[in-house]
Amino acid sequence: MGHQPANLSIGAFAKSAGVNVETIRFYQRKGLLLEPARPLGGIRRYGRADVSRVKFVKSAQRLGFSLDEIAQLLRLEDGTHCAEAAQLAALRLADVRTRLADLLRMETALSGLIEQCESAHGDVSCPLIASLHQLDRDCA
Amino acid sequence: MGHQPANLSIGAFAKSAGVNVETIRFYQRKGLLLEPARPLGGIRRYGRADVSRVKFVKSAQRLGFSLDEIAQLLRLEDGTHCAEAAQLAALRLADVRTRLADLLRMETALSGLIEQCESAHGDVSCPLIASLHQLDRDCA
DNA sequence: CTTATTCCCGTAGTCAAGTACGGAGTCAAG
DNA sequence: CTTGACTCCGTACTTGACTACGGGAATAAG
Ligand SMILES: [Zn+2]
Ligand SMILES: [Zn+2]
Ligand SMILES: [Zn+2]
Ligand SMILES: [Zn+2]
Repeated sequence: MGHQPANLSIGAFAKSAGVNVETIRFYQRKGLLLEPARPLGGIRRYGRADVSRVKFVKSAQRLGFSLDEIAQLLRLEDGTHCAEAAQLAALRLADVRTRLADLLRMETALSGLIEQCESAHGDVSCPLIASLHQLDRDCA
Repeated sequence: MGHQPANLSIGAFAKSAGVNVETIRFYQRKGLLLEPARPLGGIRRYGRADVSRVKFVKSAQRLGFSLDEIAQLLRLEDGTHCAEAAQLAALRLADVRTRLADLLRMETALSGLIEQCESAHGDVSCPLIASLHQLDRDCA
């Protein structure tokens, strides 16, 4: 640790973080990444820590955190505000569980629909379409 | 069936379909709903069938279909194109299953994180945050 | 007949998370 | 010293599913 502190151009930085340059600049605007001072009209340099930070953002994003939530998380990064971080994570977890339940219902409905279409196909119109219509309570 | 064929104003229509007027007009532009001819500079009237159609859209949306896919579904509504409809539904199902798997992984990760934060808390910084950092393979 | 709602219609704005573009400025190689 | 690649910066565009606005017409209520 501690090698090559800040020698990457934004292009190299983006590449090694696995995002594209515009994304870096976008994150800077959003306050997720602070832009290093640049040496009098020169070119900014980035280091290992910046790469980690972007990867952190991407990991959290994969867990369903929004960029705004991730910004909050990053503000808590010293580790001393662990209660707040845990609360954020708990909110995320609740949301994930809700969506999980929704998707499970969709799964059931869709596979049921497809099965109906495959089997019960003696009559005129496709039971899949018909059943989609039934899904809304009170199609007359 | 067959009562009150086309006597709703767009406002009443929207209300009884549970969406707002702008949404109706938006669906018309998108081709999901066709707008009834209006009696020479007068006001368009809507009926039961239109309400059903909007509810169909909303149901399909709840199953994860996009408006474009729903438009396709509606074009197949005669029931004679059941193979295409089934294919559409199968695609949707595959997608739902993928997202289900993703969410399950998130669930696991998040609940693990929260648990770590609650238990292993002797050391300096919050293990939740630390673990988020570990999630990206190759944080130095 | 006069308001007060609606309706009609087109255009434009919203949100998230970027992506794209265009003109300068800068840097390393040849 | 010039060429070409890269950087900087601001602005504008993208996608999906709406939502909002504004002005004029038409119908409903009193
Ligand atoms: Zn079928
Ligand atoms: Zn229906
Ligand atoms: Zn903690
Ligand atoms: Zn990290």
